[in-house]
Amino acid sequence: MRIGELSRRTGVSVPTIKYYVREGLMPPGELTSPNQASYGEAHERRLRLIRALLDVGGMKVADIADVLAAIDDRERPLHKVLGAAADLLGGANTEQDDPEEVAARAAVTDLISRRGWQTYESSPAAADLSRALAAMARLGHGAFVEVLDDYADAAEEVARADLAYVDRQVAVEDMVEGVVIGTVLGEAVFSSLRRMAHVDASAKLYGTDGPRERKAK
Amino acid sequence: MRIGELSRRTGVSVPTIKYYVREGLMPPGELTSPNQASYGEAHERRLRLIRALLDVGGMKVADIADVLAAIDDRERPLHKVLGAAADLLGGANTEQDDPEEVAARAAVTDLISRRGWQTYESSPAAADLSRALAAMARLGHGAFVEVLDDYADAAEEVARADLAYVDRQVAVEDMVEGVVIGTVLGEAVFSSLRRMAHVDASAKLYGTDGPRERKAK
DNA sequence: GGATAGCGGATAGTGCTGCTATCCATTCAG
DNA sequence: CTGAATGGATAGCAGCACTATCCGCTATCC
Repeated sequence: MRIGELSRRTGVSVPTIKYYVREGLMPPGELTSPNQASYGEAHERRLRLIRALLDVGGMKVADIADVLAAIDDRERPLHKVLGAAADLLGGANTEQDDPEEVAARAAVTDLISRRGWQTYESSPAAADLSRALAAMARLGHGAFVEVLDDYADAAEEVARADLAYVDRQVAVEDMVEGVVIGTVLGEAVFSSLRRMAHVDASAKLYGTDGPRERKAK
Repeated sequence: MRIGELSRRTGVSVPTIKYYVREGLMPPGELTSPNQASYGEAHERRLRLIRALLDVGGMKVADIADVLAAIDDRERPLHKVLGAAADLLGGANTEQDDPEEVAARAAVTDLISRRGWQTYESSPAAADLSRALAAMARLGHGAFVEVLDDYADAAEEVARADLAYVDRQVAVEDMVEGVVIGTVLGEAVFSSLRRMAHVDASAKLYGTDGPRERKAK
C-alpha cells in the first residue's frame, strides 16, 4: 500500500501522515525505491490509534509520541508504559503553596491511606487531584472533600471493569496498547456517561424544567 | 480595590485581567473617574473561577465566556445553564457515518433506553460517547461495549454524589455556579481518581512490577 | 515513449489560542 | 511635583496541529 491509499483508508491527509512520521508518531514506510515506499496494516492501525488519542482523548501530538515510543519499546515493562500514559494525561504541574494547596495535598494523602491505595502522593494523578481540590476550596467548595469517597468508590469500580476487560479481552502482545486505549478512551467514555447521568439525575430530582422554573410563568 | 491589588491577590497579571474583561469573561471595574476603576470581591471570585475552569477544567476561553454568560443570565433556567456547560465540555462534532459510528450510535441508544435515562440520543454527551465507542471499535475494541454498564453504574453513582452535594451545600443563589463548578472540576477530580485507582488495581493484580517483569532478571 | 499522476523529502506558511508588550494620556500617592 | 499606577487600545508572540508549495524522481496508462 502506498501513502495515497493509506490516506484514503484512514481519512488522514497525505501531508499529515508525513507530518506524523516526522514527529516520530509512526515509522516511515518501507522504501521500495529511492522515492517510493510501501505501508502495511500496522501503519493503518497506528494511524487510527493516533487519531483516536488526538481527537477523542484530546492528547497533544508530542505526548502521543512519548506514549507510542513507550508502547513500541518492547523492553519497557507494562507498568512503566502505563505510568508514561497516565502521567501525560494530566495538566501541567504549576506548583503552588497556597494554604488551599497544602490542605488539598493533606486530603489526598488521607484519601490514599484510607483507601489503602498503592499510589504515591507525588504521582502526577495525585498532584492533579490536589490542584483540583485546591481550586474548589478557593471557590468556597472546600466541603467537596466530603464526597471524595463516593467518587473514589466509583473510580475503583471503573478501574476494576477496565482491568477485567483487558484481562479477558486482549492478547498478551497487544496488552500494552490495549491498556493505553482503555485508559485514554475510557476517560472520554466515562466523561460522556457522567454528563448523561448528570442530566438524568437532575431531571429526576427537579423535573425536566429545573428548579428555577417551578414557580415561573 | 484597584486592578493592581486584584492582580496581586489572584496571581493573574494585569494585562491578562484586561484581556478577560475584553473577552467578556468578567465585567469591567466600576469607573470612579475617567481612568480609574474599582473592583470588588465579585471580580476576585470570578477571576478564580475563570482560572479554575481554564487550568483545571481545561476549557477554552471562548467556551468559558459562554458558560459565564449563561450563569450571569438570571433569566435562564438552571437546566439550560447546565446544558450550556455540559455541551461545551465535549469535543468538536465531526460527523461521520462509518459502520462503526452507526453501530456505536445504536449501542448508545440501547444504553439510554436500558438505563431509562432522560437524555436524548442527539445530546452532545451522547454524540461524544458514540465517537469514543466508534474509535474503540475501529481499534479492534468493539467488545468494550460490554463493560459500558459497569461504567454507567459508576457514572450514576458519581452523579448522585454530585447532586446530593449541591443540594445540601450551596445556597440557592449560588446553585448555578456551584453546579457548573461541580460538573467541570468534578470531572478533573474523577479523572485523577480513576488514574490512581487504575494504578492501584494494576498493582494488586500483577504485583508492583507488572506482569512483564515477573520472569525478568 | 511520452504525458501525467503520484511519490518522498524538505521548508515555509497558516489559523487558532491565550496571552504579553508597548504605547498613550490621565491620575493618584507621597 | 514627581513617579508609579491606571484605563484603553493596538500589535506582537509562542505553541500547536497542521497545510501549501516546491523539487526531482518514478510508476503507470495509453
